[in-house]
Amino acid sequence: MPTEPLSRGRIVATAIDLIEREGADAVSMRRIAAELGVGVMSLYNHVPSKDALLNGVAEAVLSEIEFTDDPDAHWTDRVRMQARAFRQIAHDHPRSTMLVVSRQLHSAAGLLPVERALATLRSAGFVGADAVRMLRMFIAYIVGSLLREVGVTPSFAPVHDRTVTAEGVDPTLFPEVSSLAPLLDECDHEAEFEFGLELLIQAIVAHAARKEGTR
Amino acid sequence: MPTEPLSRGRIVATAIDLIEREGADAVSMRRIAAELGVGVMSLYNHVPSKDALLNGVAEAVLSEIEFTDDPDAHWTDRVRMQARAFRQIAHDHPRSTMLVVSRQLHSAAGLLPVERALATLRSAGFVGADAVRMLRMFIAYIVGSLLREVGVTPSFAPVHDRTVTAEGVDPTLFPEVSSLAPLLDECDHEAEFEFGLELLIQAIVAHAARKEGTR
DNA sequence: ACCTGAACACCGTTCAAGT
DNA sequence: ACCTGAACACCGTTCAAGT
Repeated sequence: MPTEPLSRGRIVATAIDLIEREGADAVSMRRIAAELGVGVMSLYNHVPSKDALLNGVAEAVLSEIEFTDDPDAHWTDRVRMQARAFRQIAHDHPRSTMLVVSRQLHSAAGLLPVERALATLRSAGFVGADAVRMLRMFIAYIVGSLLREVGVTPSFAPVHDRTVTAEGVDPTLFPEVSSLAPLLDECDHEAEFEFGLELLIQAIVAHAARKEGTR
Repeated sequence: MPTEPLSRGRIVATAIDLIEREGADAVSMRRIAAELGVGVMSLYNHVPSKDALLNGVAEAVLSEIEFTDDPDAHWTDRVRMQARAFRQIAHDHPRSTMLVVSRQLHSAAGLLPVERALATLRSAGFVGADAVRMLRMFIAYIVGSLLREVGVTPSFAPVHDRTVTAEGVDPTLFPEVSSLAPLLDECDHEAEFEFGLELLIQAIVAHAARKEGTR
């Protein structure tokens, strides 16, 4: 069977596959080329550099988000849906998530979620600097949540170390951490995400009401 | 003059210096050794691997945080102070920040901020799973904020691209992003951080009051 | 105990040569 | 236009040899 022609898309897809299978550290131009059965240098006919390839990976993952926006729904529901759609990345591409949130994207793939969020915030009455502030707060929370979910941000599970022994954390040095160890150890990512999301939305509703009151 | 003896501390300090001067990509065992005027392999007498060295960097940066906690202050003020102390990392070690938030630390350096935060939350009446939830929400927001501040998370500044031209974003494709471009372009990191922090604290106060009311 | 150079198995990318 | 191997300047780490 004749192999499909090499293309940027095939290269990016192979990279994503490799990252999800073996982690971001496993990605190398040589490795991807081997995976595709071509010489390393063939890749450079379709991608200018490894850096550009990784941007392509981030864009591809971002493009896969399914934003099913209902313009008739209440704005709080639309925000909820968008936040959840974004969180889906951590589920669909856990080991690529870090790449997605850590790369500055200026293409359509990166701008579309922002465009949607700003439109939703406008429908809620937030315009200009207010809308941008709200957006940034949501992004910060979502990005931080995703990083915890994919395991790059501390979750404080006890491991074998000087301070963290097999029996757990030293209770005289860290009484709180020690007593809450079982709770810190486990994490229902969806529940935690939803909790913060609700709190944030409630806070924004209250904030808007406050401004309305002082007008 | 006789050179100081090589030590884990000196190696870590050199690594931090190098990261802040030239970025995380510039860090290599060979480069650090050269900086210290020793052979590469000498490093391995004090540090088991590059990975361990980077953990050392994260711990050292984290240890430099100045937590000036006042147990008599109102818990909201204590939370504010702790959040700001953490944000100080982005100011003191911008190019090491990613390393700090992306490494799972189980040593005293990583546990201390958690211990303090949990103690403060307890004084506010949050115990058990509630305290852990609050803590996680704050961490998510702070981590996300720091990543934006050090420039790894999208800030959506217009650059030259297919969708983002020199004149700005295509207004027909991205009307919101386009009209808010000047606001998206600039960011007062302190103001943005404080805004979200206040909103979060207000949300928690309201949340607690709501629970109190239904008791 | 600490240092070290040589060596091994890798990297990304340039270049000149092929078709 | 697309592919490629050789080459260059790098990596982290193992190992055996030194003091």
